[in-house]
Amino acid sequence: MTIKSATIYDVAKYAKTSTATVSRVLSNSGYSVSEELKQRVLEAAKKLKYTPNLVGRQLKTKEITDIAVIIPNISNPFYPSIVLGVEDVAREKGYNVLLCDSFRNPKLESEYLRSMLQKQVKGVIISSISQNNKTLIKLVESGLNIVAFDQDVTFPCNKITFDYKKGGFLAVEHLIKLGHRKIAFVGAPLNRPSRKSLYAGYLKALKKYGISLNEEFVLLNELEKEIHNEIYEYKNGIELAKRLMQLKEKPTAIFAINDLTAIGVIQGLKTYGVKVPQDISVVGFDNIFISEMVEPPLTTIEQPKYEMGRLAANLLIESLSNKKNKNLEISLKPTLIIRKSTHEL
Amino acid sequence: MTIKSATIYDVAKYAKTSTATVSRVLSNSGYSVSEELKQRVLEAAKKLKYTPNLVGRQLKTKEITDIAVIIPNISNPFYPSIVLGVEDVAREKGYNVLLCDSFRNPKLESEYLRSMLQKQVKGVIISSISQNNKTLIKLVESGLNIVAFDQDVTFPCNKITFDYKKGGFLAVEHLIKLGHRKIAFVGAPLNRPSRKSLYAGYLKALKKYGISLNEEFVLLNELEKEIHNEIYEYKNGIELAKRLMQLKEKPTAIFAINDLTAIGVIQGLKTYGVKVPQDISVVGFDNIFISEMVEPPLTTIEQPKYEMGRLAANLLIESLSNKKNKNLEISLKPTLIIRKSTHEL
DNA sequence: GTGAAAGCGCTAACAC
DNA sequence: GTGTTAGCGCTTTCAC
Repeated sequence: MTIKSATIYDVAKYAKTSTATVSRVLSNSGYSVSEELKQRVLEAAKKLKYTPNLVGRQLKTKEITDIAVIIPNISNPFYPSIVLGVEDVAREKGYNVLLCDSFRNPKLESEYLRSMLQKQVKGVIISSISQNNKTLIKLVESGLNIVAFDQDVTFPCNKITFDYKKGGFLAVEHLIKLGHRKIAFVGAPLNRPSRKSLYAGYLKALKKYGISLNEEFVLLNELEKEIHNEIYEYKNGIELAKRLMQLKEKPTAIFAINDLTAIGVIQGLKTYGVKVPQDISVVGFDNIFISEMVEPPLTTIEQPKYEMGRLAANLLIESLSNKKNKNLEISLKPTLIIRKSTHEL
Repeated sequence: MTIKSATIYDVAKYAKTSTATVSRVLSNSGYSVSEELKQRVLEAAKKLKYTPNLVGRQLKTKEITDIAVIIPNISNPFYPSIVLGVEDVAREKGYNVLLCDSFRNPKLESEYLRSMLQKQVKGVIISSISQNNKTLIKLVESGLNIVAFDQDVTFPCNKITFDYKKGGFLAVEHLIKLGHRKIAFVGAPLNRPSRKSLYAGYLKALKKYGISLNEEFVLLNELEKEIHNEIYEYKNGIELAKRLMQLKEKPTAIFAINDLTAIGVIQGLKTYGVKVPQDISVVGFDNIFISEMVEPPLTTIEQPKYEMGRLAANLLIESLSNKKNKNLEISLKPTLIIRKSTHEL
């Protein structure tokens, strides 16, 4: 690195042979080289501390085995679970993954996208928080292979979708069946597809059970953008609990947009001496591992995160070689996990 | 990607000019090109959906702005905090970071190391879980720039170290001052420098306060390797609690090697009806954000994670241009965070 | 201000 | 079995 490193040419000179031969043995191409020469080359390479330069190789062969995954926030344990799945599959199939954290910043997301393309990655797996998908659309049009997950996207492509609406419905229905009718929906601005669907599910459940919407019970903090903080969702939840407590008429149950928010809400509620689930029931969303660690353990909606990661990676990698499976959509279903944060009214 | 994309050569042809000119305008080199030609080139590039090929560029210029960070387990929130710091600095200074998760597998770590080197990264920030640092030493010898953090390393290089021993001491001293004398040390095999130091701190505190070591109170699960699981440390903690409860003589306090383990221990204890901190006090290590979410909130030792990430990135980037600051070691100090999981005996 | 051409490190025809 | 050489996409002298 510092000292300019030996090239294949140096090795060839040292071993008194040609670069072709060196390349043949060093890239173990299976090409037949006499044992003696082979040894000489190997020795020379060792002697000169030769390290192959992938850049040269890639320029020549176009054999790039990188894929990128772009996520909005690695600090929410939801995403590491996804990444785990992606990496496992990638490794099995001989791909490397470049992980990009967009920090919920559409501009950064676009930059990453472009930069990955320039790096010649074979494809990208993305949870896009861009509202219009402009960059994404442009890049896909010019041939970029992608699979969208987590956040749905406004154009046809490979997708791993999750039935957020049903998830929201399940969560709220669970509360309703417990006897609750004053149910708050709590989270962040509905500026992502997943959140909109969650809200739609909330509405649907209300409607089905003949409960009219109380707008006061829909609390969406605007803070989001201001916080460059790993646990902003948690902080947001605490804040939201505060606002809930200021309502004249208080809900008896709360559906939070994700687990981290739900945990924050519970924490915030504690400050006011409100007990969960005795006084108020809370259900979260995602089933991150933390949700079973907190007190009370969180009732929530499971997303098969690791599996989603695996599916996404498989879908992407398959679509690379197999042009016909284009614009596939794989949809996953939510399950309700009942723990201790919800209670009969 | 799919359709072979336009090269600078195509653009030149389309704009009826030379590749040199195209390069000049497209890489905004500041090189003077007539306005008219410039426009033609820009148009051609747009028309042909030209995307620069970084591989070609890099091969020529050697201007690579990638750095790698290698960590053992992205699912432990400790590491995302570090990565956050690294990425912030990297972005400020125009570097990209390639994140590698070694999954606590020395072999994978070596592979990543080699692969990053071949990718020509400018340097790597690493928490190495290799016992002998063999690969690392070899690569550093042949010129790789690194900064080691989290886990100390057996040879001189840039380091961000943390005073684990003092951290362990502080944790145990806190327990002793609360009146505890039967204090367990609980975690995973002492096969990493950080853990050894933690244990040394435990021993030191015991000694200072005239408490003799009870070997039965040192519980190190061997499970680690078997589990390819995001929350293995938590599971490990639960398991460890079980083993503790089987002891004839039980400790009154527990020092766990990290927060996730501590949280697992508390969880495991609950199963036996043991209350923390009334029956047993527990202190963790790291101060990950989860530790304030659990019940009881965890008493723990703070590591300035985000700052460590920033420092590591700064140290690395500086050492790239400034050859004289070689083998710098920056040491950070622990602080005790007292919450609710510890209690007077 | 513009273009021809060399060359970064590597691989793969192609010749011998 | 081995070597020569062209060329991947790009930048950058060096002429003009």
